[in-house]
Amino acid sequence: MSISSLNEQQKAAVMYNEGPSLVIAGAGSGKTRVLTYKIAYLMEVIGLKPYQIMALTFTNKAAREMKQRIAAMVGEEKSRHLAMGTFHSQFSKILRTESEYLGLPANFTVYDTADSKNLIKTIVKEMQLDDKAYKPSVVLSRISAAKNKMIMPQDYGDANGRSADFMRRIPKVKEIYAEYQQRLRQAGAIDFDDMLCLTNRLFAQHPQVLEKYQNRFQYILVDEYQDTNYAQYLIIKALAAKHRRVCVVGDDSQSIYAFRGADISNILHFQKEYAPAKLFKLEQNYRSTQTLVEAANSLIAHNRGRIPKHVFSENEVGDPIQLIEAYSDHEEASMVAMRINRLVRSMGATYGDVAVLYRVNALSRLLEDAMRNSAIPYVIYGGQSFYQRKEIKDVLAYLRLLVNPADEEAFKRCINYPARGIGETTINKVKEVAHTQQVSLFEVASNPLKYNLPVNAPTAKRLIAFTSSLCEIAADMDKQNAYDVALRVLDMSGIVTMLKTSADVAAESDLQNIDQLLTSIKEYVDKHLEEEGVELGLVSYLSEVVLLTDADTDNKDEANRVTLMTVHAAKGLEFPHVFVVGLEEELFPSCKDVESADEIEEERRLLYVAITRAKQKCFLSYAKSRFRNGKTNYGVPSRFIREIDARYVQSNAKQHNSFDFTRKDESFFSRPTQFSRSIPGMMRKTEIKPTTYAAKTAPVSSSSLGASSLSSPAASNAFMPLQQVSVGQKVLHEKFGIGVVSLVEESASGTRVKVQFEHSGERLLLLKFAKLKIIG
DNA sequence: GGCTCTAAAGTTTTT
DNA sequence: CTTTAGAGCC
Repeated sequence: MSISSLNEQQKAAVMYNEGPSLVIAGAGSGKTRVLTYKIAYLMEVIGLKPYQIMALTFTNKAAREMKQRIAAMVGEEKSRHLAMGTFHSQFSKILRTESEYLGLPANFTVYDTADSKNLIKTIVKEMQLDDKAYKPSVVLSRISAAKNKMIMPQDYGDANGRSADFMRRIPKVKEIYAEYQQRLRQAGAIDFDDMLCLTNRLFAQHPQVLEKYQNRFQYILVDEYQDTNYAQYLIIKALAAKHRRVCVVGDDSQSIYAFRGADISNILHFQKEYAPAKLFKLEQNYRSTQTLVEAANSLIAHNRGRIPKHVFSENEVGDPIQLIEAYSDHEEASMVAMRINRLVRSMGATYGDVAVLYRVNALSRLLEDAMRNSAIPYVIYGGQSFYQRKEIKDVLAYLRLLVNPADEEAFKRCINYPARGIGETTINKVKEVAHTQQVSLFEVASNPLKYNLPVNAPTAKRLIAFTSSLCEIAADMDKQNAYDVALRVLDMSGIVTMLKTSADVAAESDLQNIDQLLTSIKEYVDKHLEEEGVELGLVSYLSEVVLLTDADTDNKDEANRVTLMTVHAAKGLEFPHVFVVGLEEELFPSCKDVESADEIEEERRLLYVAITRAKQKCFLSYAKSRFRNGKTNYGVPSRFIREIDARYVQSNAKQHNSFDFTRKDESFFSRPTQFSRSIPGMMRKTEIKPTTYAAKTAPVSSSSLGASSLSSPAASNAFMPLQQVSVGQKVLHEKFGIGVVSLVEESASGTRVKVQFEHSGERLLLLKFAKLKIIG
């Protein structure tokens, strides 16, 4: 490692190891460089072993990248043993090791947000509360907020948030919270927030365990410290209490996660908490042009209570921020597409150099359409994670149930799907018996007679059939790796058989996604076999998979595509050219409570983050009208636009009307608003909507959504819904190929046809969905 | 018990 | 507009 490539402040931050230190790192100031060099320095110069260093990040991606960079400096072998990862991944490992201290089973399940919401929904129903008022998402966020502040159900009182519940007319949150914890425990499960809460409880109640980890982790580094919540703050405090070798890195100006409990005062008060802590400020921005840095500074200057610093750049002066004003959201999207093409065609940029950032995922659709219309390759990050898709969760539920039969949410999901003649009535009976007898649903379902379950013989038989075949697989799953078990249980579940015979058009993509899941399990097993020579079982796999998000799915071919993502997702990344769209009041800033200075400040930081992603050019755009929630809204430009020093902004408003008509890099239809501009009232009618039905059913491979939509033949005219068919006709299906119609029948949902395909077997299809073409 | 249709509601942001 | 949740029907 060549420490000489660092600047003075960076070097000082790397080499200071006398005690606690705080590194305030402005945007683009080489924060990750300092962290990676510091970790390498601790190993190479100070002589710490890799496993003695704990380095915590917020995303798996950040951890992985940092690990790679360290590996490049000190070698793969050393970097592998670092305790590096997200808070959640690191502490869930510790919880698994120490589960007995907390009365948790070692194979505990982790409920994801959807499971938590389902459980809350069940509880609300059982308590006979108004489910209109007690919305699962609202209740969960209240509970989550409490947990982030380490408030247990019994402490959940007026002083810490309960009065807000009364105000919102949901006074029973405390009771729901208590029951929720109870039920998690019964199911042998914990939720995301528990990973941090329980770690704290573990350390607080078992000093000898805490001491073990204090001794193990001789140095603790925390990235993005401005985004830590109280629970995380406490964990660090406990672990570092003994040796106080702790280094936190962050930027108060980039704190954008207050909504999920991040407490900016953690970083603001660090020096006081860990006095005497050494402060390092990284103020030189190596990423962006001077103009962009100054523009961002002028914006963030409107926030109060910041840690004083002056971020500067010695890069070229660069171009001003370009402000793009659009008449409508459609026009905004096509203008962005046009600008991207201009950058690529005449400014020497590549598509991969460009990112389009937005405040909410909902804005991605129009942009996606615009990219497609202009033949711009793109990748979308975010939205629904692969692991949250229904078909994936269904399969994972079977795996979870194998590992932990007490898992109630998994049980309910599995027994319901695929349909096996066990419905709500039966499940309710099972539930009731299980709760009065204090045993798991699975236990009751496996022994309906023993528990006097009031069901008829066929139902009891079905219950036993289901549970016993799972038990069979469970019996020897310890001898098998995760992939082999997954194959067996998938076969047993009947999911694949069901999907293969399904008439639903979505079935095909479900199958492909399940296939992709299996591949990823196999890759996971193989990777560990290669690195550690161990065959990994289901327990390890499941404990990691809950923590994965879309951003963690490897992108093999991110080659030269425009990136579309939310500003939040863009944190930590950089691009030569950045577009930020939708800069309108109520969208960006988007807070419901525009009076709240704190919320506005967070939004302002968010835009600060967005602008500082750009290295060379930054574009801000807004639309005067936007179609949202089924109707057109007329918005006002974001206040943030005015807050940026006008010296650094250039507006397009003038050139807009005068020329641009002759531009050749644009098709007629991709800028319909050019016409509506002169006839505003006609706008909606003159718009030509692109055909978009291909994207919906395409299998999700997060890396190639755009490509699969592009290459799909669905958009061509070859497969239009047929009006009528008759038995014996030869037809062509876009996916299944050639086949012969063997049956035509009318059903409630339309005409249904059975087709014997040459290669895909017999299929039942709905005429209005299957894009069949008669060929003989 | 399972499927289909109709009605209402929804948009921050993520581990 | 889109998606999801509940109610009725088979």
